[in-house]
Amino acid sequence: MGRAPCCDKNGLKKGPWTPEEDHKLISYIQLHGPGNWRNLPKNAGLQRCGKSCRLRWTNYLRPDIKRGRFSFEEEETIIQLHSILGNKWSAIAARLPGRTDNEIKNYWNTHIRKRLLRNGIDPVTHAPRLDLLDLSAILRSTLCGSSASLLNMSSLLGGSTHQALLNPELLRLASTLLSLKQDNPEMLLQYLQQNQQLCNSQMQNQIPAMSNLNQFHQAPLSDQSPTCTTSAAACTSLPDQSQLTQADLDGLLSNLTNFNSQNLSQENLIPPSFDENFASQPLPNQMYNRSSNGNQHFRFDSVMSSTPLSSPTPLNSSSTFINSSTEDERESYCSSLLKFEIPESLDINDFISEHSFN
DNA sequence: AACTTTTACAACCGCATCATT
DNA sequence: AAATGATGCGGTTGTAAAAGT
Repeated sequence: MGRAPCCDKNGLKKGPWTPEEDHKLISYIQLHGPGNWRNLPKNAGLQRCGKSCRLRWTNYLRPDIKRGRFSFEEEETIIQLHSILGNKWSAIAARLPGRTDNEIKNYWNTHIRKRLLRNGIDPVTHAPRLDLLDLSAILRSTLCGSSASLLNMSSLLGGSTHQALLNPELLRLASTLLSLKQDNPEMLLQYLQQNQQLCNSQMQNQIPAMSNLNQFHQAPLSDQSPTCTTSAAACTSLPDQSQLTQADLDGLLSNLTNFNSQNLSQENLIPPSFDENFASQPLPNQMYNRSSNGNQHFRFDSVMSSTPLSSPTPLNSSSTFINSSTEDERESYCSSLLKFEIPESLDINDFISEHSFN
């Protein structure tokens, strides 16, 4: 199909719009409405390409555009939708009232994408990418604590480091440990106090407690955590490992397991037909949370559970929002969005027995 | 204070798709 | 059915502001 250039570019202005140009465009559209972009510049007295006018209007001047920083809820929605839709920015924008595809795309590239990379998450696949991380430093700081060394990670990874790093199951375990490090430690403390009555006795034997890690399938993205949206416990450095008993730790890990062990991986949940066609359909009201500011927010779990999927299991999601917006908090949150899949076949006992710990 | 580098985001470009003739 | 026009979309670039040296 042939295609003529959208406009004669000779003599047309490019670059940033001036307030005068904006005013002309707004005034014209207020009178005549948007559309007919080819003729609009001439009729509005603008030395601009119609395409440029349309972009300026849709991305900046439109009255229903929400300016300012993305909220925590919006960021969650973007990440979750991107994990399904990929770079379908317009489809994602359709779920974020007042946000343009261009704005979302920019925010993704300048904020979210970088943060995911820092946290070892491939921003394309949303899968853990341990090769993006300084593994040894992460694991050391995660497990060894400030004083007593719980695990000798150089032993864990050393000797067979290369082999270990090539083991995808170990990579996932390491990802889990990374996320343990990232989140807010106070949240775990609170969680422990509320659920396990932990932190009251000396840890007798630290290592066997890890045996329950083989039940630790995924970072819990459910609403079951009473204090944290996602994997607060799983994403937190142990507050004081020396005070944990094995039973306590077993209980904790068992609880963590119950978070989401029944969930399937996201890939398995999404049928091939689940694409932007879905996203372009209007969502029923119950699929939104209404936040304190009155905005509606997309509830991914609702969508998943109400969408005919090949799997009967809904994808649980973190929809209990933390009303925080600092960069660090968001970073913690992003890392918690990881979905970990440590299969049953990964027996930590076997793993441990093959490596020496101090 | 001056210069350089990085970051954030508006805007552009080319292609795809849909509608109209 | 083919040509053409209009609009939408996603990748990329340009540039001002902020941060770093």
